[in-house]
Amino acid sequence: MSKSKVVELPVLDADAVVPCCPPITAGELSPADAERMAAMFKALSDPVRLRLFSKVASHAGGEACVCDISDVGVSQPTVSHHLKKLKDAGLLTSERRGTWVYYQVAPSVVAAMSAMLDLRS
Amino acid sequence: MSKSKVVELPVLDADAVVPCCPPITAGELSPADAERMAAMFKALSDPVRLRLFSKVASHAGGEACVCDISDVGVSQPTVSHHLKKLKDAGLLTSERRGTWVYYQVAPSVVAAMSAMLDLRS
DNA sequence: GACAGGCATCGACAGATATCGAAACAGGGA
DNA sequence: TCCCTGTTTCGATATCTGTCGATGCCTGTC
Repeated sequence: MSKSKVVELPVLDADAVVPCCPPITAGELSPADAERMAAMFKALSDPVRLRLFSKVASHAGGEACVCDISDVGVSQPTVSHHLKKLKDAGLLTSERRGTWVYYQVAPSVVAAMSAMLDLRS
Repeated sequence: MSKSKVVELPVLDADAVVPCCPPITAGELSPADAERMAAMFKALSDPVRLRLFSKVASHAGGEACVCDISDVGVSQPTVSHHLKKLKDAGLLTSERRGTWVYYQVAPSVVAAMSAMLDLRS
């Protein structure tokens, strides 16, 4: 949004880990940093995604099989679509083990978002 | 999105302060909580809004006049539009003082978002 | 090698969103 | 009171997003 630069989700490739962004009180964000952080927040800006994310995060071991979390009231393709978005944003990683695909949270990325919103300064 | 309940931004009226949401690792979010939190994240999911927010947050005293922060590359009505969204989401509050309107961050709401993403548990 | 189950991708559609210019509104000063 | 400046609201439009059914791909099993 905003500029409609066609960047899809320019965030993090796989797990290039977050050089990103001091607490938001520390100074104004550069446009580039804002773009990256906004993409992460956008990933969590949908109720369905937030529930999927919380299901993974709260699951034993910090990871969950798609089959364990896909009961959120939307169709299977939609679940897959949302998981992909979370993955593209760098918030989740995935791994296939035999028949099933497991998603796990990317702790460093989530921690970066949390730290950015930390108003202590 | 997702359910298209026409709720605009059902978040927080003025400053009814966040009864919301334990760390995301603590268990899966209820649909209602997910809806509320998603609305807050959505407010920060736009680069322009994120920059406006960071400008306010990093400004001396945690507040800033619209005239001080409106240089983000979009038209002035658009700035106003985005500030309104941040305000509706409960992340900012505003106050008119004579000619100018000052926006300030709502610390408790931001802290709640940060806490929710805190993976320590 | 054929089949079944789990998951991802594709194509299409309805509803939501960002953005802008123009116009309305509010305060302050002459 | 009138005008000027700063800010918000309104109406129109192009774009994006969430959702679904159908389909394709990969794995394990028979």
